[in-house]
Amino acid sequence: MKPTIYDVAREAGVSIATVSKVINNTGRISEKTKENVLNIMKQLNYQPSVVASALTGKSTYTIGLMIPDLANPFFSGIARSIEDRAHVLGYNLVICSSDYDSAKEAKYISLLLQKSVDGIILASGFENIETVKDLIKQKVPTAIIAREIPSLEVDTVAVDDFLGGYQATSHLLALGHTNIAIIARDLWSNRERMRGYRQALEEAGIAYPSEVEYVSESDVESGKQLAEQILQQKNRPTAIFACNDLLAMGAIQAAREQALSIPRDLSVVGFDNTVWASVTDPPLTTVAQPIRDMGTQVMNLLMQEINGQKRHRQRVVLLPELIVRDSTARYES
Amino acid sequence: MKPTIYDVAREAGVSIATVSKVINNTGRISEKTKENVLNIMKQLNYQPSVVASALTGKSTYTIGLMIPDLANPFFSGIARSIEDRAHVLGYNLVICSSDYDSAKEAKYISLLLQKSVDGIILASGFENIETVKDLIKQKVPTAIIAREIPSLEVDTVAVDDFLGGYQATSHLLALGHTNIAIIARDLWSNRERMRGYRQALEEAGIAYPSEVEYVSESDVESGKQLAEQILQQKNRPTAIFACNDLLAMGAIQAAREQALSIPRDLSVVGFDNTVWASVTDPPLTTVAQPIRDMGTQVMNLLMQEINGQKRHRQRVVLLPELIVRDSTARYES
DNA sequence: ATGAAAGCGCTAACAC
DNA sequence: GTGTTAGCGCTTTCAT
Repeated sequence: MKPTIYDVAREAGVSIATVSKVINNTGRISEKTKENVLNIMKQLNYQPSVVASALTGKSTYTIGLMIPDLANPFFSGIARSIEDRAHVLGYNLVICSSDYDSAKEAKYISLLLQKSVDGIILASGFENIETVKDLIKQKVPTAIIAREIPSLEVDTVAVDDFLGGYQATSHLLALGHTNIAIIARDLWSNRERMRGYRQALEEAGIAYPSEVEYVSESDVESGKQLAEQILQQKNRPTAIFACNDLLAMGAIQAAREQALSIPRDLSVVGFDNTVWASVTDPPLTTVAQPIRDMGTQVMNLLMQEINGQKRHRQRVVLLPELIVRDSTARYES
Repeated sequence: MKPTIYDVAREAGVSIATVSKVINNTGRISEKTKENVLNIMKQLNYQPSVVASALTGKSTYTIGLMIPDLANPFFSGIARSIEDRAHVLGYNLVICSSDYDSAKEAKYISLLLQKSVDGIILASGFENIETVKDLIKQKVPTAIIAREIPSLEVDTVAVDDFLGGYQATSHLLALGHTNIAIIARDLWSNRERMRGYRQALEEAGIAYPSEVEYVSESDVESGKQLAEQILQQKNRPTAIFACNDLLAMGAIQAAREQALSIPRDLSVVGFDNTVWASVTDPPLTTVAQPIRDMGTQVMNLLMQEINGQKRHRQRVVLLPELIVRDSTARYES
């Protein structure tokens, strides 16, 4: 059996209260007994039970992270950066992949709550806001990353998606493209990116379709399929703005299969700047999100929330940056 | 305050024992009271505390997963597949990235233990076996994935790395290559892959270097650097076997920068068959690991371990499969 | 400086 | 069928 606080108390010839005090470095104990207890603890290889201590009202030192899909490189990057920051603060992460499924989101949240996590970071889509509202109302320390929820009073770290969409489109426009398609999944952040896209087109005096076809998954395959379709239209676009790098890669694949050369026949810009953007051929022009910075900042905000610091909540909006690589080029008519 | 079992007992006009029984569906309670209690629970939005229940000897329903790096697509794939299986079994995952650092490995294990996880899955390098030995000795339910530890009696799911290395090299050999370099980080699994590589070369009667230079990180950049070096040797190899897809991509980048065409001037084969292998240009010939299957199987093994089923432990060895794409071609002298 | 004891929310005998 | 009660391992007053 694992040793308990009683075991070390007995061995050390003191009370459990004393042991508890040396564990937590609270109260006043003589150097002598302290040292003695410490020794016994080592000797017994004693590890205090977080479960028991949590029951007495202390923290569990674990925080829940809800993301759409751990296997998506953007989100695994986010998860990793949060994990790192959490680790230095003494916290562990329990990770839940929601697949943008509201039912899963709700179920996972409920599980996390039963486990008394100290806080929750939301990076999932949450088309259904109710679950989030509930969290806030229950005063569960919560922070949101990579998504803004304008109507909610909650700490948020996100990139300016509107600006990102605007940057990507402006870049294409500046290269002389006028027929620019967009590929996106119907998500909040993408709707923002699309607003930026439209804004840029409008400023350039270019008409844009009032309705666009969305993709049903944010992966390479879906991007490829939609791109295939788009590239077969009579009035084939000369550039595609894909709302994430995966979709962009799908577009590149589709182009390649139709023997279109990138960027000569088709320019493609992505979003996220995952590690992979630099590794495709051609290297992908994309809008960078400062992933590490975002992770660190949400975790910091969540900490303040957990520590119950009296303060105003905030929305941190980081600015995206267009990274120009070789998948975009001047349009030669 | 969150409602406790006492609150629902009071509201329902029964004892906490009764409530506990309906929660766990144990003992005998009349349909009537059961229904009543259930109603009250719903009404109060009561969620039993896993922490408290864990303290009384039950499970925490969380399992620890230690991997080298969540941001590495192979491992995030592994993590996702384990998460999925865990979820259907009612478990959550707390994920720890070790960066192949023994100190971190030990520290994380200790943390997980303090949190009373029900079991631990190890996917980390663990060059230092002691930590793992300790786990086994302490009878912590443990399972290992993507790595074999021949000397330990522990459930394991892994791919036959030796065979994988052999397959990759044989493929190159069959294409007429005789000067084949290898790029790897010095890890157990890679040493196996290298054994396969050497075996294949030996069978073909080709001398191989007794010492190879290892790479210090398993990422694109490191692969690129080593490849640059290799490609500048007087006796430049015509093929490179990289021990994972990231390194392979680095090699491709290095070749590209030296204006070598792939596969015309240089053949490259990777390992893992991460999603990205199909997306590079040219698409990467690589050795596939059945990621989803591996995840499901470790989780199943761990479950048996957790349930204390009396049985023999096992080592599941899955066979890798060479996926031929366009990064390899016949050597034209 | 140290210890006794109450209590955290729940489970599991054991009574009734 | 339902309730009483003794823990689970720890923290925290409050005495001493």
